[in-house]
Parts: sequence; structure tokens; C-alpha cells
Amino acid sequence: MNLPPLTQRFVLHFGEMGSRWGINRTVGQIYALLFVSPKPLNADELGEALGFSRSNVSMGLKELQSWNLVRLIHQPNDRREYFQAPEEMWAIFRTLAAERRKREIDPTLSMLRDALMEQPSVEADIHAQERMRQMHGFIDLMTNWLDDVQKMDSATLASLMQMGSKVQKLIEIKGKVKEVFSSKP
Amino acid sequence: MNLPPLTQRFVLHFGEMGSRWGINRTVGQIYALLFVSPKPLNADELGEALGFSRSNVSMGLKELQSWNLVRLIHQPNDRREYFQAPEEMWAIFRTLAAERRKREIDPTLSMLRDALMEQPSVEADIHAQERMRQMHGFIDLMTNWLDDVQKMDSATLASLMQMGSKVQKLIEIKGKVKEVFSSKP
DNA sequence: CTAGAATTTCAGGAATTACTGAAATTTGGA
DNA sequence: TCCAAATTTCAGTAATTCCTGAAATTCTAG
Repeated sequence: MNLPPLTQRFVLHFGEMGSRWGINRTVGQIYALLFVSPKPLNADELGEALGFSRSNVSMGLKELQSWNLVRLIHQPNDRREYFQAPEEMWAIFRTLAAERRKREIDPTLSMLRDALMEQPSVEADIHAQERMRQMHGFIDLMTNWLDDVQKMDSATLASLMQMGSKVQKLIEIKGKVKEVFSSKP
Repeated sequence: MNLPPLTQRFVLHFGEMGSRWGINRTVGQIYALLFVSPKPLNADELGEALGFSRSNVSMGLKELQSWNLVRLIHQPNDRREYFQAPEEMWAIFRTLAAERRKREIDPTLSMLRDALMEQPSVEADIHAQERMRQMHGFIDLMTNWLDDVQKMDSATLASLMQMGSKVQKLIEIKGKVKEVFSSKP
């Protein structure tokens, strides 16, 4: 690997963090390099820069494509495939959130739904099902909220984040306004 | 493994999802069983119910304790250690968010901070550093927001979630109110 | 203290995951 | 249609992670 110093630190870090993020070293490093690269790169360039075999790069890119984290493009007069990482951080975040949800949450949600349809046959399962109901309710709340939030544009989201817990005040005020105008006492 | 049907489905599912969540089968199953259990369990009971060796259970429990996902308690007249999973979903979520942040985000944030202090020595690193600045800014925004949100009580959070994207309206109104009362034109 | 129960550590084998190089397939230009 | 470049597949090996049983350590009731 022969990369400029800051780039190299970034790439190596992503490689090592990969395992904590549920991807492997190759995939982490490829993504990191694409992220900081000013121009799209092809598989040979990636393999060369990172010291991976061509086939390993191919598999890593496939994985990244399955996550929608890289975009495949073509240069004029060059039949090789070039890859780039989307630039906008909010877009990247949205993609990550959507993919992780699909892989890490949806299967559990559907298992829970199934389990909640059943009639518990023994005492222990009655309690277990009640716990599953709590978990299902929580995940359902979170994912629906995420759905809503994903629809907002980046600017709105950014201002929401910057407000932080100050939204709480806003909600309280809203509650009071509602109360005042409500027909019920 | 000899568990009632619904419990078993839940436990097996958590075992399989474990790999996607960055924990292993043992840890996933132990947590699942503790989550649905109406009473605390000790290591022998867990190993017996799940068919794991005693030492494996011990390591799994240690892992869960390092995540703060289980609570160690003692029964009167019994020197064995019993474990239980906290009940409240919001509390569990807070713990998970805090731990994942510590393990999966903070190291990257600090690597980025370091890299941003450096003076890029070559052209390519100038661009790379700019990308790192974007990533750092984004992660910083998100984690500060998470800090704020973590401080709210569960009820406020729940109502925030239920509002979903309707907060957007609230923010817009707030903007207009501010505008009307602002001294600047 | 001490004895035995409870828990942890750890070396080594089992299982899984990552990576490579060679072969097969696909692709696009001539 | 054909050829060569580009990409993918895949079997075999390397590396890592998981799990067990035995031994060591810690703990507490007596």
C-alpha cells in the first residue's frame, strides 16, 4: 500500500473498524479509499493501491454495491468500471440507515409479528409473548419514526438536530396551545 | 435445548441474528432467554436451557455485562449469581445506543479529529482532509444530537417519535414566529 | 481459616469467514 | 461474429472467531 499519509490513516482505520461495523477489512478499506478519492477509481486501481487481489476487490465492490454505498460509472473510451462514493453525508446516512434496517431489524420485526399471532400454550410462553409484544411495539415505533424522518429533506433534518432537546420545549408549547383551544375541559 | 415453543423461536432467532448485530450466537441466545424470562436465571440454568458449556455461558455473560445489557443480582440463601435483562425498552435502547456509540463511532471521531489537525503534505491529501472534515462535521452533529436526546425522559421521546415528521411543521411555525417578532427585517 | 461450591481462565480443536489464483464467463469494440 | 480485455466464480488455503473441558482462581458458609 502506497498512499499519502492522511489518506492511509483513514483507510487503515476503516479497515480495522470494519469488523465492529459488520464488514470485513477489504470492504472497509475500499470504501474509505473511494470516500476520500477526488475521482472515481476502477478495480485495478483499488487493488493496486490497497494491495488486494483482483478477485477480492471484485467481491468487496459487489458487497458495497449491495449496500448501495457506491455508484458504478463509466469513463468515455474506457470499458472498465469505475466506482465512486456518493458525496453528501446525509445521503450516505440515509442509505446506511435503510440498509441496516432491512438487514438487522426487519427480520426481527417479522419474527415478532408471527410470534404475536400465536396462542401461547404454556405459562412461560404467556410471559414471553408479553415481552415480545413490548419489543415489537418499541421497534415498530422506532421504524415508523425513521420512515417519517427519512422523508424530510437534509436541511430540515439538520435544523432538527441542531435544536437537539430544545424540540421538547416546542412540544410542550404545542401541548398547551392544544389544551387551550380544546373543547374538552 | 428444551424451551416452550414461542420462547424457543425467539431465542433461535436472536442466535442467528447475532452475527448481523456483531455478537455471537451464544451471546444472542443468552440475552434472548433473559429478556423473555419472568425471573432471573443463573449460569447453570442458562447453559442447561441452551445447551452450552458452562464456560461458554460465563464468557457470554461477561460480554453482556460489558454491554451493560444484563444486571447481576443475588437471591437470598443462594450464592450463585443470577442475571436479568432490564425490562424497559427505552432503557435498553439507551444502553445500546450509548455502547454502540462508544465502540463504533467514538474511535472514528477521534481519528478524524487527529487527522484534521495535520497539515496535508500532498495534493491528494488536501482533498482527503476536506472529505474527512465533512464526515467529522456530520458525525459530530449526530452524536451531539444523540447526547441531547438521551437526556430526555422516555415519555417525551415517545411523543416525539409519534409526531414523526410532523415536528417539521412545528419547526416551520417556530421559524415564522421568530421572524415576526425579530427586530431585524 | 478451610472446604467445597461457583466462577473464570485458557489451550487447543471445531467452525466460520476471508482471501487468493486459476479458470470461466461476460462485455464491448472491431 | 470474433477477440481480447474486464469481470466474476469458485475451490482450496489462510486467518479468525467460537466453543469446550480441564485446571486455576475466587468466594462464602461453617
